[in-house]
Amino acid sequence: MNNETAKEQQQIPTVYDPQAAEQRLYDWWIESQFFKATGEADKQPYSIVIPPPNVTGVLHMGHALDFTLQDVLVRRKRMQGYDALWLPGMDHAGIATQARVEATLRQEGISRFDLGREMFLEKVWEWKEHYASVIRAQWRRMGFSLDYSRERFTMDEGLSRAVRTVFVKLYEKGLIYRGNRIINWDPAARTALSDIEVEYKEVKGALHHMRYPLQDGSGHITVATTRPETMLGDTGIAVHPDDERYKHLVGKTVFLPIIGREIPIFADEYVDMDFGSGAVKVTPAHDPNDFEMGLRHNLEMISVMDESATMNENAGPYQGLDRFECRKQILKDLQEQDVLFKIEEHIHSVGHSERSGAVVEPFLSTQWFVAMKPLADTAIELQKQGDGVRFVPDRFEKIYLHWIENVRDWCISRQLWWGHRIPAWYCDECNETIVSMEKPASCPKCGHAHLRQDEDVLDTWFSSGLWPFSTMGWPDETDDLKRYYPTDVLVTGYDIIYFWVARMIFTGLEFTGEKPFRDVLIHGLIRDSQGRKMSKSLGNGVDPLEVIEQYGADALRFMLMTASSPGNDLRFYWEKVESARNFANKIWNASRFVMMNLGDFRYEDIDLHGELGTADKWILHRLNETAAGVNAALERYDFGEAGRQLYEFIWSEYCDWYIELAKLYLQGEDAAAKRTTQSVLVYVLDQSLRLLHPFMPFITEEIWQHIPHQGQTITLAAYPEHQQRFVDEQAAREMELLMDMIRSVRNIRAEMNVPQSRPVAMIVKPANSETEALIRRGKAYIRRFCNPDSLTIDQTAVTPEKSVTAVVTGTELFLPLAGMIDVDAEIARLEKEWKHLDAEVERVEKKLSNQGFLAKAPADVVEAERTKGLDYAEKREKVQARLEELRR
RNA sequence: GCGGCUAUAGCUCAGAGGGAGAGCACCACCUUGACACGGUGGGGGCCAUAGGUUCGAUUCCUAUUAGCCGCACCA
Repeated sequence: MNNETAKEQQQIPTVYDPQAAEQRLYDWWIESQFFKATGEADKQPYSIVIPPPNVTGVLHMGHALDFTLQDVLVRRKRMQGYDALWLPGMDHAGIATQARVEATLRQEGISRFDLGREMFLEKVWEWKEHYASVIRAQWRRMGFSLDYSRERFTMDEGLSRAVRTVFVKLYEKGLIYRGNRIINWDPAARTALSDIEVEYKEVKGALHHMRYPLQDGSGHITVATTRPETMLGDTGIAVHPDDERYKHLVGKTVFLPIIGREIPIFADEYVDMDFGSGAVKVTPAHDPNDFEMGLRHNLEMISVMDESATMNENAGPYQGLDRFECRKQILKDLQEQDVLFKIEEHIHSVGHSERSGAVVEPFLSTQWFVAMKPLADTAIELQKQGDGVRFVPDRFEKIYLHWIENVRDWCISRQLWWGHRIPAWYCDECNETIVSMEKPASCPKCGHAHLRQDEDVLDTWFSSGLWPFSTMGWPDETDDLKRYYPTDVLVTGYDIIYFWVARMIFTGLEFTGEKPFRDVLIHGLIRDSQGRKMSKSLGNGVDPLEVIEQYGADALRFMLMTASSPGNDLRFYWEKVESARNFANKIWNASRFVMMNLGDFRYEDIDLHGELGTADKWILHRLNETAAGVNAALERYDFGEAGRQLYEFIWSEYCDWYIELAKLYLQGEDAAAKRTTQSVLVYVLDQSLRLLHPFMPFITEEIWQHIPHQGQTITLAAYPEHQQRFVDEQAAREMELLMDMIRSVRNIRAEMNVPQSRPVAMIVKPANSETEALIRRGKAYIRRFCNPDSLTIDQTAVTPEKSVTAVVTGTELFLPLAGMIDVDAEIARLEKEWKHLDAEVERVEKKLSNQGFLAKAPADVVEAERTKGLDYAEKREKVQARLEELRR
């Protein structure tokens, strides 16, 4: 571009077209391997592993947010010279993916059982390959700087070996066991779930009061239940040991209606005397609390349902009915038998499967569990010592701790086909259980070779929990593991702190001896414009690709980064994307301007050591402050603040002021001044693009390639930092005053209906020589913006008769607008100004007359108030004087 | 029941112990040689309520109200 003519440059369209640039640039980045972590010894490593998206389908807005945050972090670090690794990958998402594949099969009228395990898995792998490529295409469209050479999948050979290793080691340590217990059962997916895969919802139900007859015929005992169908599995009645009403009944038995089973009445502390009748029917096979009581009192455990929650042979006459059908029927029957005598409305919370939505059935079955206590204790201890993972915002640490301190054993087996098969084998001969990395040749106990592998697979989160190190090659001591583990930060939503973050921490500690990441950055969820969660069922989700097609990836990214504040949810508004797109377009046009005015100017020509004008010094000073501010904000993960500072600087300072002022010299005769201006224009643009690059990677690269620059790509250009040499408070103050004056004149012109195109005489009356000198230095700027036909700068200037006045710090301005002004309007304008100034003066005076303030406030604050007070008072006096003149 | 978050302009949201901000929307003017996806100017808020700390609170603390979220219990 350097040697293209201005004419050619002018042919750049005035509207930036993201579609054209984005795909081309991304392909080039990838081809050039800019995002491949190099392992260079002289660079400090910086690593992030992506939270692996599920291969269930396409990425949604939440992914776009999560991944963009990471890309901003990793791109900045890469520019800062780190050996940055952002490791991509995907999660097999057991239940979710299997459910999706089964649903598509069902449309063809096939079930997974028709296909058989092996063929079904082939289908799932096909599905996985398809969606993996869809997801990769989405990553590309978003512009993510991922190192694809290290992409992983949770069911890769390597990661599967990590899973088996962890399982075997925990088993050998006694931290994985198999047991027959009450678990959460999803009757739709027909699998066990962990505690956190159950969502509790308030549901309007009913409390059914029933009378069970005493075996000795001496009456009956009343119990209440919300789930009458479970009474078929009742094996006891519990009362509180201190309950006077029932003390005499403890030890007696009752006949269970319908079934006729004789069941004992016993005492247990668990019972709440104040709830219901104070007597509880106990169904150990269908309620976790009842199960515990069952263990304590040696009760029989009778399951009355099968795996699809259909009543089984233990349900007597109800066998074959669905559990809810059975409820209806049994209520009718119990009512007829006068067992059921009262139904009360009752609101209670009912567990639903997070995946299928089915009402979860507490179900007695044999499953594999992780004993959590020892693992949790290590993690808790570390966190409490202050050596734990740093949560950002820190309030999420409490949430994490609360969960892990109360965690129960983790049910890890799933009755699915898609997932890591449990590495346990059972001997057909002696029933021995063998847990090992590979299938054993024979039973170590009896020597027989008839071994069956456990049919079940592991909870998806079991493998996800190993992600930060399994992706690096663990259990092998690979170079990557040594160099990039532990990772620097994990970025994820608050909705999976328990599912994932906590599990990575304790498995990381257990197996690598280190916390898997230094920081955890927690962000909120994306909602629609009405604040509702985006969901498929509501149909209110917005597809990131749709946004990209309309506004470009940069606009979407910038919107996501600036519309959020740490840890809080954010609402999606098209208007916000549009505003970000407009920002991109603004930069595009500013860059067009710069390019059109460069002529043969080259990067080597940048010279910031020549004679700089006030505006030059000011914009460099402000750029410098912006670089410092952006870096500081990003260091504390405050993306919104960083983005806002860039927006403000680029638009309101560089474009609105500096470019306008630059025109003065670009179009002027002074060749040296022109060179300086070109230097500053290019330098500030270059630096601004670099600062913005992590947020808007495409447009910044596209422009950067077209302006004079050094280096191959902006993705590897040094990230700007604060430089002492650009600090210039004096220039900043001067520029502020000049801008103030210019704004005042604009204000007057607008209020007096004097268009900018109409030249007016201008008299400036500085209060002292210092201000006069300053204004004289800025004379050209005033001419540029105020369009005066004459400009008088004079400390002794006399106020012209018919004129409009503005008062800024240290200076008065008069515009003699004879014949154009309405005196009454001017009086009204000044009165308003006076009122405002007077209020300020009063506020400051009140403060300064407060002895407490003078005595206790810091000296610089008092001094600042004094200065302000004097300034306001001076302005007020001048406005006052002017008003008196006008009123005469 | 326990814990957390939120309450600032019409809307969505920043903000900071000492002069209330942005984007969008609104009003007026401007087709000025980068940009109408633009420019200039403007209107609009007792910063939820009541206390407290402080010389000073919209900002910190407590309570209240409203909304949201998590956890536990729910026979």
